[in-house]
Amino acid sequence: MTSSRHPDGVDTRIVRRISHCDLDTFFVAVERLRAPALIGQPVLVGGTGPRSVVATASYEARVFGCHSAQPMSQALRLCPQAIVVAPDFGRYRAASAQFHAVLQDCSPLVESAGLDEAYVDLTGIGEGVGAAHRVATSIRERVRAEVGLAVSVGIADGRTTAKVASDRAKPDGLLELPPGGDAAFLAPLPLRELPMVGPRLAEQLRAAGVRTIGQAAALDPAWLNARFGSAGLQLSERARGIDATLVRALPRAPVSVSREVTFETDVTDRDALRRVLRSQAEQVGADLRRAGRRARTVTLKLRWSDFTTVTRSHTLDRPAQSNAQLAAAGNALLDAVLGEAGRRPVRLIGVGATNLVGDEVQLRLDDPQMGLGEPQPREERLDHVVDAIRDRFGPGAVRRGPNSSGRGERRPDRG
DNA sequence: TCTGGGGTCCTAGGACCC
DNA sequence: TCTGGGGTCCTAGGACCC
Repeated sequence: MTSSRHPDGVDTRIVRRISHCDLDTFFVAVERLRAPALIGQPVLVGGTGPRSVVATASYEARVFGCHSAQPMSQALRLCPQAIVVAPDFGRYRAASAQFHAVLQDCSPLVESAGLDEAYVDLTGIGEGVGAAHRVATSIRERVRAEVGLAVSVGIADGRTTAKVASDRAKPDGLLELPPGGDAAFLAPLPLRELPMVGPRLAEQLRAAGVRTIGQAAALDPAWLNARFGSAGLQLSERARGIDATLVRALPRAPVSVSREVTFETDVTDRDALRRVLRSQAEQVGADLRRAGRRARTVTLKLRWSDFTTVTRSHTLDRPAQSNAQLAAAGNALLDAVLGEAGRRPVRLIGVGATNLVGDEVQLRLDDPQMGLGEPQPREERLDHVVDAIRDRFGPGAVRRGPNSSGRGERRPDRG
């Protein structure tokens, strides 16, 4: 152990024990709680439409080559006897909340990394050697008993290695590396197992003869930097088991909010695209208002039938939050793109809000909508009223009237 | 029956300002 | 008149993750 001080004030003489807790085949496991007949069967959770993909494949299905992000059609060719289950995100969110509650009961330093995984800093927890291992075992037992799910846990000096270790511990396992043992553990593993090494980076490094994490660790950091920029430097450190990233318990404000949909068949009708975009803008707006954020930039995303994707963004004079402003910005971008592209078939349309800022009221004396005694423009107050009604009575409780630009359509993107 | 949806982060070029 | 930095903002695209 060195005795240096971390820039954030962490005393590195203390042995860091970072755990990564990862629920096994999460969506499938939740479906099996609902329907025990699925236990032992090849199960594919995912959509059933012609363009849907596999969200989670059970181990029984993985034997046949099925995996996440695979087109469902392909998965079913590989494993025709698989049982396909449509995802139920309400159920997954509920199970995820229970899972996170158990973790938070075991340690104050929990950082969620998605519905089904989290980092828990076990540094200094309990007394003596083996304390981290005991807490992790307790987490696994409690998640099993109270949520009914198997969670695999990796424990290491740093987050990256802990995550690789939890992967290696699957299914339903616990793997703790010895302090100082991260680099030696990683060295023989395929490069692709290191988080941050995706298909592109793996291919480029493979072309340079690099196949294992250890081989990447042996490369000259200056060469990696010259070749891949900051990603190269980060790769160099992580491959050598160096990762001082802290586990942060406080959730961060969202950086962006978006909605997108892939059509079952490509769409050329401009009005149909507008209606979908309007609905998406309303959902993005509702998310922003719920999060107390405003968007400075609105982005339109289109994917053509040949799968090429374009984005167009516009930064507003003032941060926006209302359905009407978001939809207007999105529509203007759509008109501009379709003006160039004509009737090119559209496979996907989406709208995003980025460049988010807090939604504290910004007084502008030259704003005609911002008179005294009316801190919010009328359209924004209406949005909030509709949000509140939908929160209480469900998304179908309010429909846009015939005078609004929504023209009475409700959820037109659901097909 | 090719290729989902929601994110984060990074890069690179051009505009614009000093 | 020509030449040349740096810094920031905006935009478009892409890699990667769950």
